[in-house]
Amino acid sequence: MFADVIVDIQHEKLDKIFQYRIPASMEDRLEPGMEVLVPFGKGNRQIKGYVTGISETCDYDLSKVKEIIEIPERGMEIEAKLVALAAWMKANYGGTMIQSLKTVLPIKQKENAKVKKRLRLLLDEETGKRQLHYYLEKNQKARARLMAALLDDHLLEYELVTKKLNITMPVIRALEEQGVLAVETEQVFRTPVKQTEQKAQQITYTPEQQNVIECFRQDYTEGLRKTYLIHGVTGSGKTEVYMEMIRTVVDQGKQAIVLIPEIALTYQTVMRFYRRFGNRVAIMNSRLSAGERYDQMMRAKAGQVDVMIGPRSALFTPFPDLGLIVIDEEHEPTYKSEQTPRYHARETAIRRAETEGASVVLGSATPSMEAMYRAKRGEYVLFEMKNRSRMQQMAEVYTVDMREELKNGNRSILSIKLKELMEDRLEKGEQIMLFLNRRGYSGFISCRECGHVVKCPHCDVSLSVHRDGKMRCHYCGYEQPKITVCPECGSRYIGEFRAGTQQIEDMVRETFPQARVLRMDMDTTRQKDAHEKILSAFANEEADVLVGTQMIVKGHDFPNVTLVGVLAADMSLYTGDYRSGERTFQLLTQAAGRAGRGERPGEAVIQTYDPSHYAIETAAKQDYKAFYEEEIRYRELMGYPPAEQLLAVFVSGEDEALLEKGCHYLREYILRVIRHLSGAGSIKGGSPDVQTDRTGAYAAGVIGPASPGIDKIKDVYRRVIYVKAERYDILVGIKDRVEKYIEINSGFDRMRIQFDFNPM
DNA sequence: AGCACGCCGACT
DNA sequence: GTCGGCGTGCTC
Repeated sequence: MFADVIVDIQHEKLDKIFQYRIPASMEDRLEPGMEVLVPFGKGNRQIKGYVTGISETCDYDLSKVKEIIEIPERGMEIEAKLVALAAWMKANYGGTMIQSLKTVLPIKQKENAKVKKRLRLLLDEETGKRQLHYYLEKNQKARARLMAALLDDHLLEYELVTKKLNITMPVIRALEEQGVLAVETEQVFRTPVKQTEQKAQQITYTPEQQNVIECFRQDYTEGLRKTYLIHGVTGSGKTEVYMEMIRTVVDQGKQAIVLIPEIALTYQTVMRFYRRFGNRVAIMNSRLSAGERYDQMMRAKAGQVDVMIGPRSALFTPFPDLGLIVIDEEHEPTYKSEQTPRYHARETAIRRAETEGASVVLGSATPSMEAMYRAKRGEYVLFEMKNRSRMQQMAEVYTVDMREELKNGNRSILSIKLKELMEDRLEKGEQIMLFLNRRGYSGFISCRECGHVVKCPHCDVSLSVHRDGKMRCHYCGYEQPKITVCPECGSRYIGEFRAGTQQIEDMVRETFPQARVLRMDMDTTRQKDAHEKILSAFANEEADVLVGTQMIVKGHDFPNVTLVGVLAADMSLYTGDYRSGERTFQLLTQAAGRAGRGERPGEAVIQTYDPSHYAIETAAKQDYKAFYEEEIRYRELMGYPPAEQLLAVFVSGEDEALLEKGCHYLREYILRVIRHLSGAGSIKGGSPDVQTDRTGAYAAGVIGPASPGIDKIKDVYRRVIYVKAERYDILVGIKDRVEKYIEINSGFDRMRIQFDFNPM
């Protein structure tokens, strides 16, 4: 028997699997995920490794295969669990075991090593120069090079020395032995946690909150571990409920992980947790360096903290005795990883909780279709919180049909109704948020004569016009000066589609000269902390109007905001993917929820060209149930998730013709696999792409190859093939086969193939 | 990352 | 010829 082992070193060249012979004495004990001690390299030095698989055969030169030394007894508990989770992720989401392990294990990053390792000169200037001459005399070039650099600067970064000066390890070691320099490894164990007083505060809960807390507590103390879904309207006090649940778990000596979308991980939220749990809380965010993140993980492992708060990646905190995973704003697409393995934090959290005996709590004002579907089928326990905790009323929502506005001669971006209400608020000194349901684009340029649209030469997207007179590509950063003549037909009639946040800002300033306007979008938040600065300026009432894209509707409470305007509600409806209705509903509901969080009641205006679309209609009524019923019917009818399962196979490569050919072969192969899975391969019904089994039950279908929306990014062409099936495991089976197929056929070497289950 | 191997100039 | 520095390539 042989074991596949990944060696515990963080180096590119070792990023592969090594096979070892399993001694007979270990055969019945060894399992994937276990940590092992193995001999490695010429000197057979002993190093740590993780078993990723066990097989009967060995595809490496048998005479070179070594034996596993031993299975270390202690200190592997948590890592073993995480490695097992990685194995599950690899199996369910595709990619390599190494990619999965990297996302799961807290590995010291290169960045970390860079900060840590330094070279210090131990000699004084005089002897240093003598030493340099000595090296030059003896023609020891590398040593002289290093010596000269050290004389220049007595303290050098290790990375700089090896990369720029081209000095290798043996040279450094030789000088170290000669007493010329010292290698310093700096141990920085920083905790970016500010000490705060833990206050025992009396909180009175609403009956709804009380009910959820009690049900959870009862289950938990009885030893029941479940997945709960809290559907609570904005302002219903979900965070207090989470904290009470965490308390229950922590009081039993267990730990909790709280996942929050990065964008909602604001100072306000974090402080609430600190006030409640003091310095037993650790925070992860993208602003921490790799080293700091690693330290946070180590603190968690060492038992110094009970609660870890952070984005998706915090899910892999190595807590020794995990009791609870909370996923706030469960519907957010950031919970789906963009890199392989393209795991979903919700599914992965549930898997981790299952194996470690923990509970999972999902919370959202607009639960994802997936979560609600499962809850309705009894897989999750569903809680509803319909009232705002401080008895504020829900905002009043008006829908404005922009076609009517146009008919009545109003050609402005702002409707009459919105203008009136804005005027009123500005008079009263209350705040307004204007939300453009469209990503950071500021209009593209097209020719009025021939319709030519100026596109990026490297990507299949139109260039956007910016105020500085340049045209920029949002995908690769390419820029060129604004054109005045159509490059196709030479016409001077060049039109600019103005519908960006910038234009709205200008427009508001024009209409209401007295108003102080702030804008928040991709352009204004490019710098670090710009995001926080704009929001806190608005919170301090330094502005009357905040104009922005999706990012303004998340997180932050602004008590003085009593009016929210959604300017192009249907923009996100026609993006062509099956989730567009869901996304639109979520955005509109969240936007409306921003109004009236303080004492005064709020109002919201939704401007749309399609007021009768169910996503807009139900959002205006703030009726989640109605939306869900309508949407699930559509998904069932079309066979989209969550009713059925979908696998996207992304294929990309620089050679378009080769890509086309590769896609064709892949499609044919997938169809063959499905035919095989379906049994004899009887094709019934109209479409030859849909395979049925002997009983006539439908197994799986193939769509494509199709365009993934953008056909080219940075000169790399892209295609996508969709596979639909009733059951998830069928798709996993197909993925496994395709992975093998592309590995065997070298024709796919020049293409990149990625799997994405139930893509977002 | 660490280790050995082999190339190449320097020196007995 | 041999010695030692230094880059390169491999590690199951």
